[in-house]
Amino acid sequence: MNLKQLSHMLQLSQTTVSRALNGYPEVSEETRRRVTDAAKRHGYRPNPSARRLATGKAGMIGYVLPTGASVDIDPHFVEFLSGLGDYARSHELDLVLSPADADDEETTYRRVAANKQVDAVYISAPRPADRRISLVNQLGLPFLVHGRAEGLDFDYPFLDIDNEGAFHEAARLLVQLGHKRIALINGDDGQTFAIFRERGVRRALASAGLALPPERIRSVAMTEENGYRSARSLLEQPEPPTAIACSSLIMALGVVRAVRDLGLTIPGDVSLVAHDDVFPWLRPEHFSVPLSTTRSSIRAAGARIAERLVARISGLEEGARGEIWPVDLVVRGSIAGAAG
Amino acid sequence: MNLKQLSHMLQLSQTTVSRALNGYPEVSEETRRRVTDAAKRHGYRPNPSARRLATGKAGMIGYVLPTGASVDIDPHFVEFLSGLGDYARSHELDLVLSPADADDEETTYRRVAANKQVDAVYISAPRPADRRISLVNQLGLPFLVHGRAEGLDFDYPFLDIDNEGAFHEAARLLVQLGHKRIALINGDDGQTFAIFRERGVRRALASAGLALPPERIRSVAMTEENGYRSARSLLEQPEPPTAIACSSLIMALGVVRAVRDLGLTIPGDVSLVAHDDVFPWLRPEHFSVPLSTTRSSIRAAGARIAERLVARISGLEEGARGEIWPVDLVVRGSIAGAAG
DNA sequence: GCAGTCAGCCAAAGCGCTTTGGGAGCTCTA
DNA sequence: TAGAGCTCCCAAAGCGCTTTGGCTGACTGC
Repeated sequence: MNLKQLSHMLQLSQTTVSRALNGYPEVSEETRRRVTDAAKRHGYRPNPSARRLATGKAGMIGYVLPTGASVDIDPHFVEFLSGLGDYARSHELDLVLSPADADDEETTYRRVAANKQVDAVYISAPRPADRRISLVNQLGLPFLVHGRAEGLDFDYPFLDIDNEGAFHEAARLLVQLGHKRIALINGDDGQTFAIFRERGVRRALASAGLALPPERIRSVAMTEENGYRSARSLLEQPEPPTAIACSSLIMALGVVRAVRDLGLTIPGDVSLVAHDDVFPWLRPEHFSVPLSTTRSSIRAAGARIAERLVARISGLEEGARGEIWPVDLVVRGSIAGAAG
Repeated sequence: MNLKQLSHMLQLSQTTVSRALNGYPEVSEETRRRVTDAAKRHGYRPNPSARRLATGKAGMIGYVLPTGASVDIDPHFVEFLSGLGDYARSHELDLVLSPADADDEETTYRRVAANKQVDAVYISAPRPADRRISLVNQLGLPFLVHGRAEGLDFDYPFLDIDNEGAFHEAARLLVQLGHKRIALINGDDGQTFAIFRERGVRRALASAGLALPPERIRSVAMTEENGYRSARSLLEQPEPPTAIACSSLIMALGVVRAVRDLGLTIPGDVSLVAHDDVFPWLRPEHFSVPLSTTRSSIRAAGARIAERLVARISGLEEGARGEIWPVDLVVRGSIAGAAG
């Protein structure tokens, strides 16, 4: 059933039927009702390809997915996707993943924009002066950044969590508990989230006259093994930290293993706090010693991003609105006062 | 730059230019060269929306993503996606994720098919008589199943790993090591992979005159906590198992925690083997006791599925070819001979 | 030398929508 | 009663491709 058939059946022109269905005012209410009724009865659904060709609107949102033999997709992605999908579903909006060479995402962004494949894209895991943001901005492709860049000479819409605030709070608590040597096992410091987290810890320590020297910082890809190695190398120093802040639950698994391997205990010898993006399959409260966390649901972020993307597409949201979510600090058994 | 402009510039008809670009024979080689040169020089790229409307081909592959507030996406998905994306990229093929109500995927499949949004779909995590497979088959939408159904009255193309063989091998080894009471912590037994795994274990035990009674089987969603709970309840039985086969690395984390909590050791009191889909961020060799595994890269499966999907779309692959990959058994420190 | 073949090109008709630019019929004002 | 101003509707022109159905001119075979 296409528009031609439907309009013929209703003895109306395609114009009128189209307008009736799309809510234009120049059609009487009675006609509109007749049309919508018939459309529903016959299960008419406009052909998206045709509509897209005519309007240029795709009815899809996009994401450029960096791939490559040595590129790993962040496991947080599924949770983000759960949220995004859950919202998108209610709007019959599909998500297009465009795989890109991780070393040359630009080509893919250009293709996506030129083809008008999608109405908007979101960008995740931004770096300080992320070129993708400048690029999509310049291409005129509507977008939303999940996270923040830094030092860009224009404003842009984003959704981020308060990484600095979260780690500031966590570190401040550790300081209050008497810890003097606090270490940070961070994610890749090319990414802004890691920079903000370090800044948060540093600021908290500074307020207490404490330092965060390079030898107490690790900046690594967030795997269990890197958590282990980092913790081990930190704890085997002559003056080991008495507390560790860690950027992910997965790395925290490795930290716990390292602490145990060294014959130490949490929180007796080392206090541990980690950031939790909320995985359904790995919960901080179920660690052998329940883990204190800074918590923010990445799933909720996905849903919110979908919501804002929809708003931008339909013109309800404009401009460069930045949104920063506060982060909960959840204290559990893994932190205690510093010994001595 | 569109076809009209390009053909005008070349003093040729749109027909000829189109044919030249698409490799049709009724255009001279010299003309073809002129055309392709000019196209490249001016960066001409056919508008996919227009092409799609004209041909009905979308140039995309699809996946219906079940979503919902209480629905969790399998964390293996990102790895699968890495493989799929890596291959798809080389063919400039995009992936469309269509979020669906987890309780009613059918509507979404119908929409996807009716809209001709994608040229083919893949279906993952199939159940024995999975209705999605019958549905897409009947809708005439090209597809490929990752995994297998069972008891369907028609053949269909799929890619699966030899789950039964893998767990048969693993269990057989445990039996050979003298284990009499072997338990299985499985995934959701509504899914065929879990059924096959149970079958594999059962068959291995049966050959040795051993049984796999219901009280030594757990069938749960694959989270760390469920691994913990299952292991605990198994090991607290009057006659606890001396060996456990486990369907995922994430659950194995919980098993290890439970064993430790009970004051037991691996492999002294309990041997443990788990299935490893190969995550970059959690490796069995880095468990506190290196974990024996049945290993099969889900990433490789993703790449292969993309490859076959492409082949099916272009007509190179036809029929209901099933492909079953063998699984490696990797023995590490977590298994030992049964005590006594 | 003439019908038949074939390579190489083209005009035009789709694909199924949206949107522009009217145009008929009616009411209302002066 | 003429003209303006509505309200509703329509025909037709896109959107940018692919594909059908020729058409032309050169070449073959007898």
